[in-house]
Amino acid sequence: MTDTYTSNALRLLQVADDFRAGLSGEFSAVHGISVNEFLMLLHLERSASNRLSRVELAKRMHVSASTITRMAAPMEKIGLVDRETDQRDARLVFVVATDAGREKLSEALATFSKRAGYLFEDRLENQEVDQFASMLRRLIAGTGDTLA
Amino acid sequence: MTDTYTSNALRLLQVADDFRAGLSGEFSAVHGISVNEFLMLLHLERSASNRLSRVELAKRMHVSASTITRMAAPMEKIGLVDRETDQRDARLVFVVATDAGREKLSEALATFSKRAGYLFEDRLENQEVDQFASMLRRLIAGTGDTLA
DNA sequence: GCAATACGCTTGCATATGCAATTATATAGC
DNA sequence: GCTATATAATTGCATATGCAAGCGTATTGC
Repeated sequence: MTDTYTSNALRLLQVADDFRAGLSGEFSAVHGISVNEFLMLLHLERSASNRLSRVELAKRMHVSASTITRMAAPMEKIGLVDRETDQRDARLVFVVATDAGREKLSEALATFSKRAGYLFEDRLENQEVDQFASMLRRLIAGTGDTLA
Repeated sequence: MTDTYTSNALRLLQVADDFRAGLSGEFSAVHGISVNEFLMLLHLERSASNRLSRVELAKRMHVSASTITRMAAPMEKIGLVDRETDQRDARLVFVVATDAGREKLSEALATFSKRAGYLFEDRLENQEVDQFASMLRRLIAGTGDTLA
């Protein structure tokens, strides 16, 4: 009934949901941002020119463009991101992280790494951690994402 | 800056988000249910007595109890689940899958498995699939979940 | 037994998000 | 150059979800 592929996909969702749920609580309490706001800042930092258009962010984050518009508004208000326009294409409105945004990302990333440690250490051998990384890279390949 | 634990956690979230996003579209279009409704039906089927209280479902699905109450209402209306009360504890309201609910789960599970195949085949060697399963099992251990 | 506390569920309110329509701008075909 | 089409962003509306309060039921301490 449930082959290994299916079991793996179910477990993948479970592990990810569990990790995200724990992260969500600590992010909200300690850093005052949501997991998605953290991921937006991370996508910005990992992008070539430190800025991304709304549709590009939407694609990378698996959310709609309207969600990006609505996420960016309060983040602009508290100074985590700013908006820039394109010289050539007046339709584009880039989201760009401010210094405060990068600082916030840095703090949140420390929390993220701490929890990543809780997740993996004592559960996987050192060698397995690298194998796991190799496999995840291949599972991501082709989706266009390049966060990690 | 980003150690292997951190990279792995980021990739884990990305792969899971990507898989869930694709699944969401096909579930909605083909089966008329959401991924969370699918997972609720799956939790029910995998439970010992084919039924679970709202708080127990909430814990296993990483959502609030109120979400379970609000998810169950329309599912009762379309006949996928039913409600049962406990003889000893009048506070408990169990969610139990109907025949139609189990049938819907079976159909959706076929779609899920198909997509799980797309995700893993041609990306991992057969031996790696089993290693991946072993590692995911250990990452889940302790969270109380037992879906896969 | 009774009062205090804990637990399960539901509901009001606030927030988050997707889809479709709208507007503004670019690009393609001619 | 002009028109038709495509793309980016925003906004209205509907749905989904969490938190805290409220209500009913169990359990605990005495």
